[in-house]
Amino acid sequence: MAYFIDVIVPLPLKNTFTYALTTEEFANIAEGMRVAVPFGKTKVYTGVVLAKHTTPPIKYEAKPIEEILDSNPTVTSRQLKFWVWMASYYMCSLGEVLKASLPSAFLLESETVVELNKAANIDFSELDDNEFLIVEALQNQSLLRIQEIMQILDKQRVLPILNRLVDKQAVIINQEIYEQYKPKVVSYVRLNAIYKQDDKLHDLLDELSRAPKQREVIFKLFETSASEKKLQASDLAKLCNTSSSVIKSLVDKGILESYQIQEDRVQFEGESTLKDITFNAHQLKAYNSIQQSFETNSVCLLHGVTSSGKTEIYINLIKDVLAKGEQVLYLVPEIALTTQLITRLQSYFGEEVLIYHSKYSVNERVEVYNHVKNKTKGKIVIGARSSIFLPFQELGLIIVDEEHESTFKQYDPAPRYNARDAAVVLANLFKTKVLLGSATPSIESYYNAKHQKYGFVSLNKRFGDVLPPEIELVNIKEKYKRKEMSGHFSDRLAEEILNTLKQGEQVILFQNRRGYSPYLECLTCGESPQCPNCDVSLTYHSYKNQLRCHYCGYHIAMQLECMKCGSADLTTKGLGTEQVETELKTLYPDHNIGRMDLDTTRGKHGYEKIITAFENEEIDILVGTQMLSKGLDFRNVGLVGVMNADSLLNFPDFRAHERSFQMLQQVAGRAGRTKKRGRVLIQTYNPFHQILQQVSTNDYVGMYKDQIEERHQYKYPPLCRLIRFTFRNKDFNKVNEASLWFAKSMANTFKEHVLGPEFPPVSRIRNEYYKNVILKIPKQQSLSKTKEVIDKILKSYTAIGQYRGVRCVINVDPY
DNA sequence: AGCACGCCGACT
DNA sequence: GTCGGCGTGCTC
Repeated sequence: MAYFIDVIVPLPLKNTFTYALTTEEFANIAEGMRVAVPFGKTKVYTGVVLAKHTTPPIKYEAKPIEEILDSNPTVTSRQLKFWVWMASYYMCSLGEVLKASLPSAFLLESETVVELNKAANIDFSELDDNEFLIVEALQNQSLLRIQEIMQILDKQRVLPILNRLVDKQAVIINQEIYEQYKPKVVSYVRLNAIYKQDDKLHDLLDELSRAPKQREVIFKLFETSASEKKLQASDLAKLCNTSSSVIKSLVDKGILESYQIQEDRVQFEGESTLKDITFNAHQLKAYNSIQQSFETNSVCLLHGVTSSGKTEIYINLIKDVLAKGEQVLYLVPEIALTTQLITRLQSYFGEEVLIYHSKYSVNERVEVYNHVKNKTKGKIVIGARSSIFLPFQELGLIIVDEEHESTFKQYDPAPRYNARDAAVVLANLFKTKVLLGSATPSIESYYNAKHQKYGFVSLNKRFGDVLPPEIELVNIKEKYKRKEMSGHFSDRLAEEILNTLKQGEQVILFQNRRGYSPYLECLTCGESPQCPNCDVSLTYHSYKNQLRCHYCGYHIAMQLECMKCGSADLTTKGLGTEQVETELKTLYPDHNIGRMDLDTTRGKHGYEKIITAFENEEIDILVGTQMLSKGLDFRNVGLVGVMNADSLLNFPDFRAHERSFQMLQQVAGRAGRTKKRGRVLIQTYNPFHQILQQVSTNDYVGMYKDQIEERHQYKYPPLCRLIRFTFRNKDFNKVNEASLWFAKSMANTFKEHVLGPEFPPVSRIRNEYYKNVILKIPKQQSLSKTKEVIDKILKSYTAIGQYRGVRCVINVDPY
């Protein structure tokens, strides 16, 4: 009998690959284990076993595997099922899902290393310059990696040269595979156990009478060891006010012994205070309704206005799940903005809280992954979208907080999944429940709730019965006409800011654009500087006096003359956060002004610094982009100002209105979160815009009704599904032809449900042209059959020689 | 994706 | 004549 396994390799390839196993290997292998497999002529990859069987492949002979890397599966069978679903639904390869799912430390790859062939005598006269350089380098350094050789030779193609050296028997090439995860081991010191007896200790102290420093250390240590604390050598030195050399000599004498402990890289140091939560009547009602809804629906949407106390409800639901010994997944849109939430959950659950996101180091991620798989520590995982890939054993609840956020959708690379939707599928695999929470639910989720697909619970009273903020629209068209603007501030806004500051409260100002001003314009010829690589205007950044492209990072010094006509009559147009900040400084010179956008939060703790400064009221007025709208809880904000609401509304996207509503409501929610009613001022050229009216009257339902009607009429989600195909190439004509061919082939089957090809709003990025084709799939149309047709068309597409090189990116449910 | 193989221009 | 450029096709 011959034995085989089907292996998922971490590459964007549709198929799995079949490898041969020995009888012994077959006995030891299981689905979900990692294997090292040879792939192609040189490479070794880490793959994951999808299936084991005894059916030999027909068209080729299976290669044997290199090695089994696990003694028990890294990937659970539920995860494998989940992967298969994801690859098929989002039309990507299993390899791409694999790569997104496992911490990269699990995916060791082979690396080619070059060594000198010690057995052979090298005839230097037979070597050319490049070959000589390599041999010379190897005499100083026994191992060279391909990367290093590329640097030494300053060349991209080094493999042919190496192959010649191998032929000449001068060097040997090996494939080195190495484990990337290294457990963190910490060294501690303690008193050698023999001195635990009193008489021995006395002897020791006598012995040390001529070494007072060392004696002191032993005294100190005795004091602290009573409390059973772990002490590192350096801590002990600090504790005794002495140098580490004193400690070292004690260790050398064997009086102290050092011992090692393997530790987690991320540890919670505080203590859980585990207070009981007291609900108000509304919260209690909502909590009960959620549980009731879970009896009939697997998903429940909680529509709770800002500061209505959703978190308390979550905490109690989590408690219930923990009591059953099950795990909880708490998904948040962006972990960096969630420090407040994490602190809060930790104060209830302490060590039970694990955190997982892509900014964790590979080692940190492996530790969380293993804890979740083995249930060794922490039953609650708070994480960004990638935490849906963790190896849960018994999942009791998934919470998706701020469910409407677009960051749950992965944009690039594949798999382009929406974590909120994937969470629903994941929950079904576990036969468990999902709670979606938001103050401004997505139209999709609200629709699902209205049509009884999801349960629905609403919580529309703010905690402590604080009234929702009072929202005022300021018509800046009028204000400009009447000369009641100073800079970009209307007299109303300026006045309210002053009032708020006088009362010792803080102000948040929202402008959804970073930089100083979006573009520069020549008053003589109307020209504005464009990015040479992308189809966008350059944005002026005053702090570096530069013009920058927000797509490719291209930047030039600020121009004093028009690049086209040479005129010095240049003006800046549009408004960015930087300029708001500058204007504020002149308007309110006695107050501290802070700015929060991509530029000021770049550093590792950028967010935290600004947030803490604002919390501690070191900043009076905070200017920022949409970052400000995300779940931050500031107690003392009396006023929120929106500098200009129009730029949001005018986005060319069917979701623009929904998004504007959500964003404005979320920003407004930052005002008056505790006792007093907050104020919100929205400046706009168009105060009669339906969406702004709905924002100002808190009319979510009205907004929903309008939007659903629009989407009915123009056939957009949630009334159908969308798949977007993006074609991309450096050659403008090729992109046009390829996308047109594709759209026509699609239209043969799908008729008027195919849109495009069309240029996206930014049609060229980094010198590549983009064009989109969109397919609308009506609800009643079979998804699997649709995808079959698409697959077929894509297959013939790739077979056309002239379109080769035009990449096609598939995005299911684009956002 | 990553790498080998294969076919053409610019150099010793 | 060769070296090295990129286009093409395959990977169990």
